[in-house]
Amino acid sequence: MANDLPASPPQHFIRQIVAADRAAGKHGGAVVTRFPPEPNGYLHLGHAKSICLNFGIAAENGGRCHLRFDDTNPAREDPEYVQSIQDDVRWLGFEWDTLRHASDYFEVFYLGAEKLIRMGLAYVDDLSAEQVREYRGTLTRPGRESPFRHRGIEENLDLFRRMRAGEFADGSRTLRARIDMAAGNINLRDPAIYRIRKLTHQNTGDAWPIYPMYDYAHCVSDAVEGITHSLCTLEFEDHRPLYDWFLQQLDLPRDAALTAPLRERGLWLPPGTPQQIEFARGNISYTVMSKRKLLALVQDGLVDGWDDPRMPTLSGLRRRGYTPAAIRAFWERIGISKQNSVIDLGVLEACVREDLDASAPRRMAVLDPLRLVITNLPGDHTEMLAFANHPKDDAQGTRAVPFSRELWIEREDFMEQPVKGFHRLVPDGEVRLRGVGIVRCQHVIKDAHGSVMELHCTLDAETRHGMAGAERKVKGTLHWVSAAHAIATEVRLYDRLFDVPDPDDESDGKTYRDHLNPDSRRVLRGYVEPAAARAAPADRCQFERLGYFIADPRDHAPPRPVFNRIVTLRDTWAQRAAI
RNA sequence: UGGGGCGUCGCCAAGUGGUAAGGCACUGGAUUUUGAUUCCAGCAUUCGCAGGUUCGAAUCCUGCCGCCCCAGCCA
Repeated sequence: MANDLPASPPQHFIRQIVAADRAAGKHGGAVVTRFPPEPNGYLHLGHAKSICLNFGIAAENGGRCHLRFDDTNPAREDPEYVQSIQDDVRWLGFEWDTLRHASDYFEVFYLGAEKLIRMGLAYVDDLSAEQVREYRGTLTRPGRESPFRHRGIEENLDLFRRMRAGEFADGSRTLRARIDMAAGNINLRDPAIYRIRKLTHQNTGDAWPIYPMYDYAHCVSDAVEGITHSLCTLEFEDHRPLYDWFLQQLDLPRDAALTAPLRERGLWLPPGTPQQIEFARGNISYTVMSKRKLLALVQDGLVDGWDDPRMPTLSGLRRRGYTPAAIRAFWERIGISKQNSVIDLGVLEACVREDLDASAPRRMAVLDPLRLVITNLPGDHTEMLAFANHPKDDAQGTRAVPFSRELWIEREDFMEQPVKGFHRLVPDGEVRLRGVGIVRCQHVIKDAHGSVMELHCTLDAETRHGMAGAERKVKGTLHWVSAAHAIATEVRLYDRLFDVPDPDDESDGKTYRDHLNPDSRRVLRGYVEPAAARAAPADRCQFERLGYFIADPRDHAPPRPVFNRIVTLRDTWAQRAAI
């Protein structure tokens, strides 16, 4: 179980409620939460917020957290998602105490529905979907009662049993709660409890022709698992009266008959009286988070699948190289509130940089090579230099970096006509080569078109790394790779998928599709030092002065290296230049 | 003309009647063989607005204003 909380984590309102409940001895002091995804898509950063919250609250309070698949709509669910969700939750660093499916409780839901019918609180309605919509009224006008609202209990029971037996066509009838067609809260205008859908279910196969609705299934599932705090997002706020209504009518803790099916299957837990608490989702700038839009990006080939490194899905972030710890730290930093918000992507980036700065070994790579020849070195000069793997962590040891007369340096590290403030290599200027010494640019070699082809430099022997002269100050330090030893590499530079902070905003008549960033992925060929090429797939490192990278988990192989850029280094110089 | 929420620095977010935490971003400056990291300093006389209660209000009351969610047999 991941546990990397600050010494005194911020006391957001949910932590406060839980603390107060424990202090008051509510639920016997127990804390049980659940993460209840519907298996109809891949998990994304928004889910991660809920996962961190639910598993975190349980862990902090010595409680339990269940993983529950909310699989009540076979039309949209798929086992592929059931597997990916488990993988992603574990990757994020959490382990559930109990794994359940809402479909494990289908028998309980059914028994509960019959109970509601017997209590005169539910009825079978023959109205069509369209008629139901008409009868429901509008936001400002009350609804009308269905002509079937006052059927007798026996007739309702008979009809409902025949619904279950599969006697009726899809959509021909529903079971509805009898509450209040004039309620200001539309969720209380006789909401549907069951609908007929003759579909094969990913978990129960063809056992059921009827499936329960969310409002009914969710609260009952929570109660049956002994959930104490049912955390969900803001849009469910006005469903809470319904959540409470069903549980009060069913009274699961005192009606053993309802949970009898679970005893038989060994799934029984002491039923409880859960409390629903709502918090705001967390949106992030320059991305979209709705399942619908993510699915569209995948299906329409706008990205390379759910795990495309530009996707905000957990599988995408994993392939991009983000660490689970960074994602956990991110949500902890953001906190929990009831305010709709769009979080600056920079906060997430700061979290990975923080994690990777401390842990990632340093390597050198050149992405846009320019040849630099050290003319005062013999043509066959080759030596191995010892480089620390990490500037602040000696435990990471050292590596050997080959050095020779001809090197690759970054093309942008040389300017023939330097702009003010540029302190890298210029004609007749000096610069330090990382771990080598100070070189002076003596000649700039150009081709017929005037393009710079290579630089001829001299190395000041007194300034070699380790010598007293190395103390000398020069304005810049460049990274490099020995041309003779460089390993050609594919490098994928990723950037934000959208070029506007809020792609969901359609007030200008454009949609998220109009704002895809054409430069969200740039693939180029570069060179890395031998130690970098030896990385195992999914190994992360920092390419000095460039950013943090990960050897692509799928495509990288030492003979044919492939690196993904996770995030750039903070770059105050580039920022200034951009202004 | 319905119901439910939310408004504290550019972005998040503490604060729960005693005189505005923190993070990201930003701006200075120190250290630095990564223009990175680290370090130090600065960054809301003011809490959507207007009244009121109080010795004292971001916190309590009243009235406005703004934003979000709800009319699936989706979750």
